[in-house]
Amino acid sequence: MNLFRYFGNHLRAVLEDLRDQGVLQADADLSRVTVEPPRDTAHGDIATNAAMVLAKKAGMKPRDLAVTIVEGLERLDDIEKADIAGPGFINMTVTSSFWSKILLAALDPGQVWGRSDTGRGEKVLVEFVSANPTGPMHVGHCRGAVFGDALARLLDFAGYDVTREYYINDAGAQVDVLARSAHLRYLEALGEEIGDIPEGLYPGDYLKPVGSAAVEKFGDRYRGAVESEWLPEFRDFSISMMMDMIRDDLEALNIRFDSFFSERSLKEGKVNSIDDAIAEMRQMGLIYEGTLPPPKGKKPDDWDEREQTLFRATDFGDDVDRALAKADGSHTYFAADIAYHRDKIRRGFSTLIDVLGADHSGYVKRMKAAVRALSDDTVKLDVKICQLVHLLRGGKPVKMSKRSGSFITLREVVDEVGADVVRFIMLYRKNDASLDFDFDRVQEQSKDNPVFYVQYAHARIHSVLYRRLPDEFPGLDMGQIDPVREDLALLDDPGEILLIKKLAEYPRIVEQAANTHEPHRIAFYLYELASELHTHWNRGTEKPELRFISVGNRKVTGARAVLLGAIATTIASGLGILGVHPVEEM
RNA sequence: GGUCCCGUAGCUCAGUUGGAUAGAGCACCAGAUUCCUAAUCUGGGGGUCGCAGGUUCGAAUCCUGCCGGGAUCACCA
Repeated sequence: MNLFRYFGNHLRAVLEDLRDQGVLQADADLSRVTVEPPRDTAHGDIATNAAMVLAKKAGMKPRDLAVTIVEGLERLDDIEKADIAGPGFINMTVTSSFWSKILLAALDPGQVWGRSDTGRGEKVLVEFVSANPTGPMHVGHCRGAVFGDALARLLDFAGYDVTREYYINDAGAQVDVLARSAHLRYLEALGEEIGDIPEGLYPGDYLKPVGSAAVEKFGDRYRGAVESEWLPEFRDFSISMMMDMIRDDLEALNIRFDSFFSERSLKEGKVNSIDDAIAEMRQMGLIYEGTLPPPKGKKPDDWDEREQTLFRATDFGDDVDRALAKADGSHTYFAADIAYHRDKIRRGFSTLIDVLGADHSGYVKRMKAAVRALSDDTVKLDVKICQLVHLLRGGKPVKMSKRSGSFITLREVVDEVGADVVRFIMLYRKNDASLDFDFDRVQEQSKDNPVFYVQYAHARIHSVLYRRLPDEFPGLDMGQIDPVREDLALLDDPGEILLIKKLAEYPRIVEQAANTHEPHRIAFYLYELASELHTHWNRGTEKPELRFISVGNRKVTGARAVLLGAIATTIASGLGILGVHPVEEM
């Protein structure tokens, strides 16, 4: 149950009544009316701006209109009172009995708490990671991987039909380099002395197993053979091994894909989809032959002005038109990506999400332009750029040099701190802000560390719910309490009410996070919820009567167990969206 | 030089798609443990929301122009 939607519907009914009575204009715009928690909880439980938004058109002062709306609202059973404040806000206070409904909803076995149908089954494709299949995942891929996966989980939870896809860049020159590097390792595995890895090939040791595997597969058939004979075989073979390795790395982070889409498949089908896409766009008048101006202010030394095949990206919001063919006539990466996105559109997705690294920020406009052009603006493309992660150890930057091959792999990070920590920290920040990841800090067991803090709240609840008290309450299993049989009206302490109110926000947070494609909102909410729990927990230090286990009072203890159960359910649910495991013991 | 992102407390960051007196954590200061986990909690000080205009009942939030930081800039992927 979404509290704000619930009362939003109430409010809407009241406003429609007023419209029928002629108080509001027949065409009054109700879409700007919001129903949300007031900033200051002292104002009440729910606030609406309805009177302020609608007053002008109704020819009334906001406060006068508010009086009329309040009359309607106060007729509702769940509303204790409605006040008018400031320029015309209406603050509603919910009856205390209403809060019990929240707890019952949270623990209702017939529905999933927090799940939303806001997505209405709409098909969404989340493309993320898409790292080149030329080596293991390194730490730079980590954030996008976690972000994309959490976003997919979030959208799924919010009622979208989500597909997670990995685009394999297996068609460019880099996979030929991979094949040559693997071939060299193959010769090495055959016992040849290969010396230093030549400039331009991948030096990493991770290719040694590929070399050995190639010996098993091919024998010495390709020793001394000309490159044109072995290159295609070695390319396919090593890409496949690299993808296996990448899948393993992702698995370690608790990430799985629904689909892997090969760039090469665009060219190798019955029809070449890249040519086909270009032909289609040409027919639509989206393509011309022309020359581009050099970049303003910074003319590259080797600027070669020539005629190119160009997409009219500027007609769709881009800054310049974009080249589809290289000097040698082959397709640009962008051309392939256009064909790929056309394929996504044709598969019937109504929303596309691309999760990219910061180095692709310059790519956003052209891709949006392409999707607009190809879908006649019917398909939305949202590009989420994940900014850089700065690795630190004890506050000092961790040095990395990709050139020497000594970069830090994703697997090393996961092995050191654990997938749950990596995931939570990466999600405890907006995707478009850069992030510091300090190996020491993220493993601290203190409130300094948000992962720990939230996990600890869950473990604390677990310690109560699974406590056996044979002397106090023989036969009572707090983890098995049936909420509908408890007297929830006993939860009347202000601290308890605050906790329930915090719980009540959860469904709304889920919807907001899903609508904005911002999973970090879930992480921050969980931190706040954990904080409220710890606060209330410690009230029991000075006031023993507030402890969750109320000695000698089975009814109060039962009601509080329901509250704890609802909080634990919410924490576990939110962590589930983030792909983090709730722990029961620390 | 163009484009995109960022700029909020000493530091790291939230900020409910335009709402009321702008919030957390860290750090600093002062406190709480016969008690369900003190791995926690309570209180305190700390702000020109980068700057200047504009839009309106109302702006940290939207628009324009500046300033500062980062990423990126035909033909690589």
